[in-house]
Amino acid sequence: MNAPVLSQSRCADCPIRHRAVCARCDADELEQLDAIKYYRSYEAGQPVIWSGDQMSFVGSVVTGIASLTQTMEDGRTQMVGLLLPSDFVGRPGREGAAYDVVATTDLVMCCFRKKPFEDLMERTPHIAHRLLEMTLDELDAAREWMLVLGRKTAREKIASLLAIIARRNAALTPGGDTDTAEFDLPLTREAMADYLGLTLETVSRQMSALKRDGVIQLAGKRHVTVPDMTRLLDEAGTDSED
Amino acid sequence: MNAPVLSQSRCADCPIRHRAVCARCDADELEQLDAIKYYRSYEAGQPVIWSGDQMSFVGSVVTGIASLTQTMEDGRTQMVGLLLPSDFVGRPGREGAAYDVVATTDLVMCCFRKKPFEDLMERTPHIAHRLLEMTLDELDAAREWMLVLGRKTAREKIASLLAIIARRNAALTPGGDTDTAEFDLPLTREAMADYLGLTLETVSRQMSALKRDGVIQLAGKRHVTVPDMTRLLDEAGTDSED
DNA sequence: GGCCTGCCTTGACCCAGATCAAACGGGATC
DNA sequence: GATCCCGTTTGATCTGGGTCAAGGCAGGCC
Repeated sequence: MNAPVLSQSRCADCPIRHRAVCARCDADELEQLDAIKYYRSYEAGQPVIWSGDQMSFVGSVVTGIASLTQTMEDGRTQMVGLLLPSDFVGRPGREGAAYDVVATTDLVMCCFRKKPFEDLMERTPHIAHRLLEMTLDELDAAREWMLVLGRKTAREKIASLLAIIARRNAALTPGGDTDTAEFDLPLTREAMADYLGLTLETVSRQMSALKRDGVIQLAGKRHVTVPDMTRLLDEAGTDSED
Repeated sequence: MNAPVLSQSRCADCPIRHRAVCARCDADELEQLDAIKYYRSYEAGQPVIWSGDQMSFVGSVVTGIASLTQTMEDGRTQMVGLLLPSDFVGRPGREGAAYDVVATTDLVMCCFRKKPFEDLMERTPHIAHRLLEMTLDELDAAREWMLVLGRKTAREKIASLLAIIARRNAALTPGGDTDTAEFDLPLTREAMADYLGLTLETVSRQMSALKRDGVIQLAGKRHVTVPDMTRLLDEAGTDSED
């Protein structure tokens, strides 16, 4: 195992490097990634990719939030993934996109054109491995979410979502308190409903209920304080084994 | 791209080779895979792996059906995946299992001990790429299923499940009729319910309803005939784009 | 044969969450 | 300040699917 070197090359300066594709690359590989890297930005609400379209690039979220959405003919929609900063989008070796990607907030992405990226992946086992790892993580997350969608009550669903957002936020500020959490909800009630397989009215009602019961505090409609994370996780209904 | 050769080495005789890890390997690589390959069998109902356990192997289903299941403390369970012949299980580069794997019918698996497999993967880009592809496919399937769980009605859920099983069966007999289908359900009503996020009573009622409405015919409790696949897909409620 | 056991079906009733409808509130624009 | 707009809250009512309960049916065992 040749130790990976995270040098001060330009790619290493990429704000998303902490979890990114290049996490294990050496200076030379970073240089090559850097050569095909570019940034894109989107406004809140803009589509990034439509399901079925050719995807000409892969990339990671730098700032903002994107969502993966599936839609039925009659308009029913289900969000199937939430892309937070450092999350990867794209299917190297795959043709079309399998779902819509939409910018939920203003969004900046760090992209690689697909063909050169695939070529580079061909030559660089690190990257293929890192990608496999990330995809396995996403698969785990998707399957955990299937339990939420299939078996949890509305209240448990809301608590599960809040817990996930709180955890992701906590990961960004290492060393912070983990018994407590405070963050701005990046989603409208409708987006939360689409993620949870509920209606926006039910989301609103359950948010009110959690507030009334002291599980969360709300400042305005979006700013959430969790006085006791254990309590929240309890409300979310845990898996039998972790 | 050096053309892969599928030789008559022993690994090539593995009954699962058609979609397996080794699909693109050359004779030498097949030889190496063969050296670390072995078979395991399980009886219907037996656990293959418990969530959280160390997984000492990866492998593919040869015959039979296994299911991936997640369980909550209070016993609510959600099936998060169905493993049919040629499907791959395992998380190279990952420690514990993230969910229970249970043999739903009698089951034979073709396994590789994990460490040697990972070493081989390290040296063999084909395998890493193939694995990435398979994982991306599984991720797509999982996300499609999230739409089923989150937004479809009980009747649509049942139709979706029947459609999936019919499609997988059709794939095994190429050249067959695709307007019609006939197969044995490999799942009990309870297992179907766990997969669909329903109760077994609802599954039973909706099966009866689909039968009454002529969408399917039932011989015994398990043998299903679909006289018109288009009709079934219609009942399943299609995605807006495909 | 009779009995058990496991799986499935059907009926009666109930409730969580959907649906329909109205009103609130805060920011932007004039 | 008045108006509009959009996201949100809240209330009233409806309903799909859950829950509880009672058989039905087929295969295995005595």
